[in-house]
Amino acid sequence: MPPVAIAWTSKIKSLKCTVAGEMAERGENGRKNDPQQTREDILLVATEEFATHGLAGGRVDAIAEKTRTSKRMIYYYFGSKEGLYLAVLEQSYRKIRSLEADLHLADLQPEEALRTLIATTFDHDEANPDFVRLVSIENIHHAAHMLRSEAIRDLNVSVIETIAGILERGFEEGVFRRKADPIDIHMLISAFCFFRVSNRYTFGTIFRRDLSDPGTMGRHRGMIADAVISYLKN
Amino acid sequence: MPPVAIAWTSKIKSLKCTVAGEMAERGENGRKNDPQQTREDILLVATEEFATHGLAGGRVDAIAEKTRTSKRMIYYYFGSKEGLYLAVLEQSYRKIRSLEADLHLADLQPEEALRTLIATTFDHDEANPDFVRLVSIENIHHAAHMLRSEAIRDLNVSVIETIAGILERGFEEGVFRRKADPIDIHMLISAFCFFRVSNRYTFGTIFRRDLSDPGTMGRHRGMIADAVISYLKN
DNA sequence: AAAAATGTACGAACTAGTTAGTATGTCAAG
DNA sequence: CTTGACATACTAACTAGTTCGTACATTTTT
Repeated sequence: MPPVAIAWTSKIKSLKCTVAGEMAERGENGRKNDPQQTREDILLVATEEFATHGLAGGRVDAIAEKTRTSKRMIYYYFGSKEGLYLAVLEQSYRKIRSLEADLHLADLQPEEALRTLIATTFDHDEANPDFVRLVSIENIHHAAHMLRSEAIRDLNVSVIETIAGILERGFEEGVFRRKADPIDIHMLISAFCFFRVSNRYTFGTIFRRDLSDPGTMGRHRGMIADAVISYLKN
Repeated sequence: MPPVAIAWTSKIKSLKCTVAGEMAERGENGRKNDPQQTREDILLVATEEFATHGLAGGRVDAIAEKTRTSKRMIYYYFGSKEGLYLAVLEQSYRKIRSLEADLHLADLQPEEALRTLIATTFDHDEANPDFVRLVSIENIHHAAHMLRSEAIRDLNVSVIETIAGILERGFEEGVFRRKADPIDIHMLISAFCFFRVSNRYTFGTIFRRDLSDPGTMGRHRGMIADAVISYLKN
């Protein structure tokens, strides 16, 4: 979708120009240096390419073409194909983290807090298939790139703390009868939400079912919440 | 695991020779026609290559080298790289189907039947990481190859029928209070079992947890069963 | 002028697929 | 029970095209 990218690019650019108080649009063949924009542009295109074709299947030339800049810039900023892939991966995880933090679940009753968290996870995976695919791809590579990135490794601890808090409160208040491990609970939730997106195609093909159908989605959203809650209550 | 493959190869070969009543082992550089064995040999090697590196990442030359035959034979038997990949996929699914059938769950009480089915699914995914990886890879490709294979499409219906039967009996007997959709239940089970294997690396890295640890495995095996059962009972 | 950013063109290595020819088994005819 | 024709199984070397990465030139910014 080059038109969208171009539109977005222009928007940012004119915004910047306004702030700078100077006209500096791209003329006929005149060049305008905009390093940060170039980086972001490359990352955006690369995310789609790698999410669609995988690391080995993704083509550097294809990314370069869809970018408003050249292949040279990919190597200038990211060093190598793997470097670019890692940057894509890191950026995707960073986005997630920022979204996940502010839910204020401590204010809610344990059961309601957990239901909210589950719904959020569900919606997140549903809304970010690219992220889900990148994680799948990374698993095929035995998480080799993730291991090399400190940024990604120190992640998601907050979710576990949140769940741990909810479980403790719930147990003390007698709402939950089971003392469960927060990481296990996180996995139970994640597995279902993730699988729905990651395995959409094979599952859909075998069982002739469209998992993105709103009705199915709603039912599943309720189901995983009920399953987790009833597990903890029994 | 080349040693295993070699051992198996020899076993089959000598068996065949005994039946034929003729010695025909490979001499210095003499050739021995053995089409079926050649096919199987290629498939075995290709399964590992594709499961490890993906479709785009898997190298035909690498497969050819690890095979006791040549690259030309891959094209002779499978036509193309994609043809080989499809054959690998089909074979993997075929194996699964044969294993899944004979459990005789109709003889058991609904709850016990479901627990047995869940344990079987869990153990299966745990024991077949290659299969799990191939399915992940196929999903990255939007199940494009699967769609072209009739063999794979007409699959897994038996599991759904089995679950449907268990759910019905359970509901009639009053063990299960909830009327659930069998495909949804299958997904709830599959998602957890599959995710544990497919996302082993990223999950393990982020939460510093070894999912193949026997203790963790046992706990998870019980957890998914408890979660499904308590979901149905409430 | 120095430094940072960018574009063009190209090359070295790799890779899927092919060509051209050889070995082996089989089966009917002598 | 040979012989020879024919189909199947197989090998080695090669090719056409792709793909990552880079050298060099140029422009913009400070």
